[in-house]
Amino acid sequence: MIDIKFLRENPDLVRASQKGRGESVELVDLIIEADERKRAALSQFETLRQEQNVLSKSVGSAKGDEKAALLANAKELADKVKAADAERAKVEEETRQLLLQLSNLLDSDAPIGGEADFVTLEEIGQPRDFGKEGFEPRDHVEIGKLLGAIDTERGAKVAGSRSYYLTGVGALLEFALVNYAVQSALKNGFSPVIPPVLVNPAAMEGTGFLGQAAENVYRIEKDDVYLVGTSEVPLAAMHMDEILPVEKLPLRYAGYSSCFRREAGTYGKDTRGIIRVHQFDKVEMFSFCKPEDAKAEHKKLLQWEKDFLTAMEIPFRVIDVASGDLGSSANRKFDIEAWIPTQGAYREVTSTSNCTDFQARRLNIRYKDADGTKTVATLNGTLVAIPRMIVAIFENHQNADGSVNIPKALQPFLGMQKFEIV
RNA sequence: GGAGGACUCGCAUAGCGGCCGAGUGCACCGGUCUUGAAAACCGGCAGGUGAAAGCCUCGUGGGUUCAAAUCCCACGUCCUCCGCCA
Repeated sequence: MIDIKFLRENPDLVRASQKGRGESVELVDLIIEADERKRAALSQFETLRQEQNVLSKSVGSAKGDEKAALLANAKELADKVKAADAERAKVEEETRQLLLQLSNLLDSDAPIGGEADFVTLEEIGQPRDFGKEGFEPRDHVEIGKLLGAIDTERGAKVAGSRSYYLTGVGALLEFALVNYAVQSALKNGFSPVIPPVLVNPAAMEGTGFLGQAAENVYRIEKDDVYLVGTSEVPLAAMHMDEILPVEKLPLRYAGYSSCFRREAGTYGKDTRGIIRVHQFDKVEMFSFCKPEDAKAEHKKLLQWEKDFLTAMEIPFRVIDVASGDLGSSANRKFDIEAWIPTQGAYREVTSTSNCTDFQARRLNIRYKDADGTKTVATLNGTLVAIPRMIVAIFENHQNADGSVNIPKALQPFLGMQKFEIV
């Protein structure tokens, strides 16, 4: 949620941001107009309420005829107050609903444009030349089968499309990735968290996932709860309605959880293998910090993501995601895309977003320092999303016979150097 | 799933329908005293909004009333007991 005061004072900045995202510019004017009505209704109500409070107090001490007269008066006033209050509530809700539709203000450095207009910030590592090595690389589905690591057929049989089993070394690899990720997160000042994945509507709405992203969220209607698509949701909502002590900032959590995504509207996209699935596990970094530190924190999250990819010995590039492709809470987003040999392309494996104070304002998370109480900034970043990392490791580290070399960083967690064919 | 009980300013508690946005203790912050600390004493101490007056918030939402922390209803959360179960 954008600060309404900021919007009142800088409507042009907000309009420009909406335009950059390809979202409604006139929403800004609707909000300004609603806000004016809201303030008028509020002041009307407050004036009447004050009158009523004064009158009510005088009733208590009055006697006899005088009291009867006051009561008659007060009764009439009470009706007016009730009407004014109803009007206030109505207009306030209208304003809030409009304000919730508004996306976060873009970072002025974010590239403007659609999905294709990203800017590549850097490319790290050299993709292997399989032609020179004299063999055709297998894709992760084939390798997964050879190693007994991934079973998509039985996944489909039991749970439908975009489902899979991780078996044998596939399951072991998940544990190794998680352990390595958590170990590095601890080094970087994160405290480990296993959050709930079933959350209430307030948590979902507060983190901004009930807006345009709603169609990708699983909802359990009977109990009015949602399955989270990322542990960003429970991690952000963890401190909902709290005031954090300034000396605790930055507050960093590394959440490990399953993530659930409906993948609505992606029919035919990445249907093979485990690149796009309904359920996967992920270690997510989440930071609460002072707004003035958010940009620097964002860089740190990105660095830790890069460190992870480097440790996995996988070639990757970093892109600065364009305005039209940002989530509504993000003011800037960097994606890391790993090289996938069989696709001859870089594919997203991690992503980090700076949500500034947008998400925290919805969730009412503040901090207190010497000059008062202010809204914190929140940031999130993927440390490792298991299936996509498995894809990248299998495809990039495969040998001609279908076996896969294990990156050095993971070897201590697996007790082997190589995944062999079964 | 069934039966009871509770929810007040960080914690613990007080609170008669108007004198309660709310007392007390502990914790915390500032000060006096002290070589320093403790103790003692003095002062401060929920949040939001507003330029201010004020307005709003006693789990949440509704209702009764001129007036609700206080009465009524619904929901939520927690606790105890019974049943079921990892």
